[in-house]
Amino acid sequence: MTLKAQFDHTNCAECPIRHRAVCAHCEKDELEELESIKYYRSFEAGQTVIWSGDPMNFVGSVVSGIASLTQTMEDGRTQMVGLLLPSDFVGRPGRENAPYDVVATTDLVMCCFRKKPFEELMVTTPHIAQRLLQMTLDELDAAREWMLVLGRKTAREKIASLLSIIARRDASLHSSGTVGPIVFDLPLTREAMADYLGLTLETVSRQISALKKDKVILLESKRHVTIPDMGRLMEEAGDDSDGGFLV
Amino acid sequence: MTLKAQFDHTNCAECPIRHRAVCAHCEKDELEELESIKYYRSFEAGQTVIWSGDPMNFVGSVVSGIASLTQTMEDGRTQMVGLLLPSDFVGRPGRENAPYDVVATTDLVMCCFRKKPFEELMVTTPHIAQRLLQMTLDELDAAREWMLVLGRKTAREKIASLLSIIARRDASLHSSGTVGPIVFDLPLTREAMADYLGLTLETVSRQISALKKDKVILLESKRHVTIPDMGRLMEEAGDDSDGGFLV
DNA sequence: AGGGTACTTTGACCGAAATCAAATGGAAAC
DNA sequence: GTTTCCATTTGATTTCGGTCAAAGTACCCT
Repeated sequence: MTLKAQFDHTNCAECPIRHRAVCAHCEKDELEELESIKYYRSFEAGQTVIWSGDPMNFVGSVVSGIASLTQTMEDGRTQMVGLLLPSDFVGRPGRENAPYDVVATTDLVMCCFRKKPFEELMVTTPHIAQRLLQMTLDELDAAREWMLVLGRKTAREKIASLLSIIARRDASLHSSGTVGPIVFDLPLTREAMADYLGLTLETVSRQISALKKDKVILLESKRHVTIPDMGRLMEEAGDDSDGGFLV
Repeated sequence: MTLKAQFDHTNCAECPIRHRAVCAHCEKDELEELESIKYYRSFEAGQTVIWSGDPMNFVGSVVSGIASLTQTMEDGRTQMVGLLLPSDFVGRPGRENAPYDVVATTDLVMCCFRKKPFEELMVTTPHIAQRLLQMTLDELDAAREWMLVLGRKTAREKIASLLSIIARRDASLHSSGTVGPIVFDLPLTREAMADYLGLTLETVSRQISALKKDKVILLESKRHVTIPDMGRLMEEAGDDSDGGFLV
């Protein structure tokens, strides 16, 4: 696939940052500059992409798989603070060190750019910073939405919230309509869900069982979820029905 | 005070955005453009600056006082998702509507810029976007640090975390050294602290009493706090002693 | 000084989620 | 087939923080 072929506004799965952060307005030579500092990295499920505090010499985005941002306390308590799905951006232009662990939750492929030249490109190509600002504001909104979940929702509402987020992301990825039942595979273990929700894995399991008993969700297997009525799930999540979630 | 007089790298309390987002690199005519779209707004404690979902036709920053960003569920549960202290930025260039309530926690003065022209200025003045990106990344880090507090810390640790944040912000504002006891007035009611921490006001009160009994903090009055040993407080907060908190 | 109001503290009790513990299920390895 | 390993479920019990209720305190306003 040539550069030119990718340079349109259709979804560019191979290298989302080019599409999302650059394509919309950029010129060909910028694309080539990006191309020259780009490389791919693959990780197996469970591998750590980078440890909190370590120097981080790249920025990039998720091509396939799921990565999580995790904070850990000395005594081992952990809180997931971000869930990175395909096309999500990772990295802090202008920062030396990673502020939290980045862990591959599933097998993972990332598209990376060396940080120094990327930062230089940001200076000469203003709309990259503008696009990154928009993406960061989206992440900030998602983080703050999550603060409400963590601080004020019950265990049942937390589970419903997480399921509705994953369902919505999944549905938008497959560009299926918003009507009818939604079916997807949970990409997270019960423990990972607990880490995201500030719960224990036992509580996660219990609440999933409860939602299943109440027919809010259907489980073919432990990971395969069907949501017969998205509105019902969002009621359970305590969201108003329009729901502006982003992750 | 003339424009020129403000155009240096000393702290510019009157209009922090100019200093923080623009001053470092900008040219005089940009300052004048900013000046022409700038206005001030004052609020009394308790007033709402803007409601979630309402169109927001300005961006700006806090000049004096404290504002809070608050999410509310239909049944009245509320979670504070951000605490805006002097020099903090408010607003989302490129967004139409406010994503959450902004409330004046104390009497508040804001320095605002009309959004449309500010956005236009962002296009012609690239370093504004770059500076805003840095500020937004800081906010994102703070939000994620807060997610750990909300999700995994005990009530006592939550209180200690909040006190250490406020203490640190206060100390840096007064540019006092990092040694010796820290003294400050709590700018928040017990209820506001509870909203920030995902607790009830009774629990906040109890934990403050407990920290006082254990001599982690001293209270001259209900709002006047002395922290004899910052390291001790941060231990109570469950942070490692170096502590990279930002709010 | 008195009285009102808003903020804060304290107490008694309860319940949701954590903890501790054991059993079940399912897939890969032998 | 069966053994092993891991993820998950389920059960029993404990505990932390919430809820409900009542005082206590400080400040403002005539």
